[in-house]
Amino acid sequence: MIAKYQPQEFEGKWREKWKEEGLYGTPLRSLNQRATLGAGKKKFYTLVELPYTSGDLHVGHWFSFTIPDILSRFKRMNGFNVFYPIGYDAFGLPAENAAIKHKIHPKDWTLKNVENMTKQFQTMGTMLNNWDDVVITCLPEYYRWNQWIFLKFWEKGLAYRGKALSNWCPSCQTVLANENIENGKCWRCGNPVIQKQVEQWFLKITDYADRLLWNNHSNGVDWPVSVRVGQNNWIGKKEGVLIKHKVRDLDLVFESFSAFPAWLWADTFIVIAPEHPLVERLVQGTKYEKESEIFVKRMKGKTQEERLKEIDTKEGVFTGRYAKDPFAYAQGKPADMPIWISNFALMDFGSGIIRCSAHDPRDYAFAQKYKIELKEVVERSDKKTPVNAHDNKGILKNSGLFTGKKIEESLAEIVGWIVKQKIGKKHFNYHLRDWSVSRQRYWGTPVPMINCSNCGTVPVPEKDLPVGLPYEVDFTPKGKPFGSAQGKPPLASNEKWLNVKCPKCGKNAKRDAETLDTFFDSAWYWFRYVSPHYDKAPFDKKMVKDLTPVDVYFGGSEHTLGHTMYARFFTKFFHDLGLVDYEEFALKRIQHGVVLGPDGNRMSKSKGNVINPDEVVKEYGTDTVRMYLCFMMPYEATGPWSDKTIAGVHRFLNRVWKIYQNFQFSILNFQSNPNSQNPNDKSNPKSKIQNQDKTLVAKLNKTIQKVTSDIEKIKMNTAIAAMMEMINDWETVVNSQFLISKFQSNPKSQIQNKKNNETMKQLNNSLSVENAKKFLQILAPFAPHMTEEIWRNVFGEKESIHLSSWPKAMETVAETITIPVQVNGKVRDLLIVNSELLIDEKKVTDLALKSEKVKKYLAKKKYRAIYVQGKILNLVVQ
RNA sequence: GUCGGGGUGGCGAAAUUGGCAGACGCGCUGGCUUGAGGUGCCAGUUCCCUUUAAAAAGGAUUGGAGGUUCAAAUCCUCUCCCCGACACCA
Repeated sequence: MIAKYQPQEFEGKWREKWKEEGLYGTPLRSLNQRATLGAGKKKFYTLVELPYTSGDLHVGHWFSFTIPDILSRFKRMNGFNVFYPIGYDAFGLPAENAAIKHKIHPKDWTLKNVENMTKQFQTMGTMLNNWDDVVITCLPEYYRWNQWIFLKFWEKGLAYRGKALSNWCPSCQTVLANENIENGKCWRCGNPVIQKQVEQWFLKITDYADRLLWNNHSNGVDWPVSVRVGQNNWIGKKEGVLIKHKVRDLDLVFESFSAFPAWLWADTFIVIAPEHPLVERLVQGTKYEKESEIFVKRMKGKTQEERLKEIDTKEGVFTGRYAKDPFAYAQGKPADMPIWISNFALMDFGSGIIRCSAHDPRDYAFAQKYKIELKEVVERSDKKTPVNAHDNKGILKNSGLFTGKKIEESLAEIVGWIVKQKIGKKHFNYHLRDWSVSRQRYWGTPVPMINCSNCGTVPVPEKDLPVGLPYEVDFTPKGKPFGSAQGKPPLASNEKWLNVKCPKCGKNAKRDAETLDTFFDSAWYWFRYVSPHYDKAPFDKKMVKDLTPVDVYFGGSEHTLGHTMYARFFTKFFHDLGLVDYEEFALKRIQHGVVLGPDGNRMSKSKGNVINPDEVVKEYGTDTVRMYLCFMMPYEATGPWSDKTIAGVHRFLNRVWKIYQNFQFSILNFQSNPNSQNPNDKSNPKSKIQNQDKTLVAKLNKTIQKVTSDIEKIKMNTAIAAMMEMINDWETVVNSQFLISKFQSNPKSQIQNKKNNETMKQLNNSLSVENAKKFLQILAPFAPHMTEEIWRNVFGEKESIHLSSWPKAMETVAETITIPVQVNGKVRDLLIVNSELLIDEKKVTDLALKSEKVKKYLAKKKYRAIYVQGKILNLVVQ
């Protein structure tokens, strides 16, 4: 009789139908024709981090795209012109690995994956709406603009070629990205990685450091604390002073940074990093030269793994040189500080040279080990040792003019004095380094530069873009792999591509054979999304003005320090180029957690705990999987997949299905009986309301309200819980009547017969058709297929439920309200109060006093009443 | 070590201008349905103790200890533990 809930039978059908009806066609084309936006609709841009073309869709993709999809559908039903696009991050090393492994070209591998993933994406039932205009970063129409942007950076002096310490595998003779190092070892050959100076391209992100910092107002946008704090720490802006030192007996000056100016009188020695370029000059000609050279060589040869292990071992050698201590000289008591080389001075922090004192635990340990003289300048009343005086508290001694003063009160004065004495200057030190953007690999955007022996580095003229990535390239690692002095980057293996005429002088020149980091590709893709084929600029400015900034940007927390910061950097750069008029590209950022395997571990093929979405969809249907991913945990949380819980969600959809199938029969029943009050008959609106269960109607409206605000807050789990409550209540209303009839009825066979008739009758006493539709509508973003099936088949609607308007919660005033009554803070009774009495404290209290339970605890003692209107009544007995 | 986020039943979790702790789901227990298994349906389910034949009533409870308040998961102080990021940061 009642059709079973078999989603597999209709989900595919609806997806076809939606495609046919153009339900999720890209708004871009209509926007171009000024059709949609012209209608005065507000836009809503939902963005999810673009997926990498790994080959197969996993549960993680479902998780990260489903929740934004629900928000997008919700916004659309609320009258927004929603742009919810997708693209593919298609360049990168995994393609090269797979290519080598499977003996297939990276391009072919990638494009095959795009095709496969697109098919899989479409089974998710999302409203992703740019399938005809998908951005794929490895296509020339995209990377052409990477090159254009690179040239702009070059033009503005923000791109430069330089040397930097990088991860280097001595065996493969190549630079490695951080993600290609496993426990300090090379991913390809398993040998330990060392740090090495390698020449490469950089972007001066440090010029934007201050603007990338998050202020107290979160830069006017809504981003998570974890991102804001994480990025600020990474930028690591620290205020301090830069002290100038002269080296005795040498014409040499260096500076050293200090964030604790109050200790500067305590410093007795200097430590320089082994990699520091000045080391060679310092030791030259001293009797410690040989020893130093051996030490430096040993330190430089350390692998990253070893360095991490030896973090507590401070070792060093004396250079034989002394620096003049400007503080001592200023006091008229000249003193010099020995200069040591040590592994605890870091080349990439400050100037790589430190003034050291007794007040820093590392300095202290080092001085003890090598018997270097120390001096203290901080006196403390507490028992903390001066070694741990990092909190800038205490009274100064041995500090010239400042002796006897409290540190926290004299810091500004001290800095002023240092500047005035020309000992040093105020300085902000940053942790952030310039961004290394070039890679000695094949599968990426070619750097649009030409090296001419005549003119030096020459940019490729804009009109010659794109510099195509040649297909015929030897990208397999051979005897002389990438990036080495002898070996060459793979692009250099294609001589025909490599050799060009210099655009400046016309003589023979060579192309830059490096490619751009894939993070470059993803630093601006959402701009390209709005005009994917635009060929006059990276994007159509008008379209960007109409559709951006992004309203919500969904993604993973692993991109806190990399991608999202680069993306903000590019936005600011675009702002400076006059391409956009804001500096933050996303108004809100939401970071999702991770769906773990059923065993609580990260899903991985080797662990055999991978959930294949295709299989789960086969068993339960798309709607169930979507609902489950929402319901299993909050979006930000990380937790295991549960086969049991998904069955529970499926049960819920099944119950919804049954209720509406019963509805179908009751509608049919009324239609065949014109004398009955047909709830579907719009000419008789009264009948609808009369027959409804008032409590259920109130519940429905509460549910609408709750679901509306929960979706807005991306709390899909509680939105679903609210809908489950609604269905529980609805079923109870239906079943209670049915149970009565069951009691009255006689034999078994008759119950079976009566069941549907009685249920039908009761359904018409529960909710009107109009209200039943409202519930279906709020469920629609979550379970788009099932709701559409019911919408069109049970209610006979012609147009998709997804084009209908989000229902408004009606204000329903409950007749009675339950007020808990406390005696001395403990709930003793619940009062059912007429809602019009609620404002009257005396009447409520009088009512409470009638309760036997309350009387028992009051025990005729004096009491004081505290009444919070409509919420609670507390009677306090002394 | 520094910074950030947390700690609530057997489990995933709800609840924040301070106002009935544990919504919703899983699991479990009992029952109905079924030849059996599953599905489905109905009832119960924070814990412990006390009184009771039972129904029920009382007590405790949001990592721990204090505090503010008529009232605290929520605010304050101290403390323990877990997770994440960065990490020899001068």
